[in-house]
Amino acid sequence: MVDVSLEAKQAVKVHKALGEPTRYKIFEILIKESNLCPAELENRLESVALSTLSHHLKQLTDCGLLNSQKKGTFVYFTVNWENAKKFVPYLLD
Amino acid sequence: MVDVSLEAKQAVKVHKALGEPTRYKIFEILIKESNLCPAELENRLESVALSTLSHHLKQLTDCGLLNSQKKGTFVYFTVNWENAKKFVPYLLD
DNA sequence: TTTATATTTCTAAATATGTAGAAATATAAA
DNA sequence: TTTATATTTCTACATATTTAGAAATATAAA
Repeated sequence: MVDVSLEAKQAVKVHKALGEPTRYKIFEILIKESNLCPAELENRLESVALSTLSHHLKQLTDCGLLNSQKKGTFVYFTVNWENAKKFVPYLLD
Repeated sequence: MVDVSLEAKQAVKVHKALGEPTRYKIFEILIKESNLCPAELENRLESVALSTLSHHLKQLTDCGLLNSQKKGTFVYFTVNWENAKKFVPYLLD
């Protein structure tokens, strides 16, 4: 395996996260309409189980593209605009 | 599976291509030193078989991040700067 | 034409990933 | 406390991906 710098490691994680159609779609939705919870995202996607959604949201959060905030039993996901600007500026036009 | 626009499809392909450490590294090398052939890239990476390299170069080319040009038995790979600027501007600083 | 070199394609195997149902956890409401 | 709701974690499985050796292809050199 090729060794990579710490910075490159995050970049690879970001690209891996967006290199999957469902996660890419989730991220697109959140760019247009930030601050959604998993159940709301479930409505905006077709046939994706909540457990699957949760798994994808974790990856998008772990790589730094999303932030999450808990309010009661709800968890609201928002775009990390700083990282979005850095890694996917073309999506913000 | 989530349906995506044609434009999004290319973006997903680009991210998938860069979401793998070896391909990311190959692309970084070519940004610094464009116009290399597989054998030269093999020297700059550690322990990657040429068949593997060829496979990765194909993906990077298919998604539009690289161009290739044949000269005799050699194939030279170069960065597609237009797409690089669009998708990974942070790598060009 | 024969030989050498560069690269790609084929093939198989190990590993990683996406997926969803069931169970678990957490908080709020009754 | 019991019940309901939101989300995550666990588990298993099907599919996709990475990998490299062997074979095939393509071009150049002898």
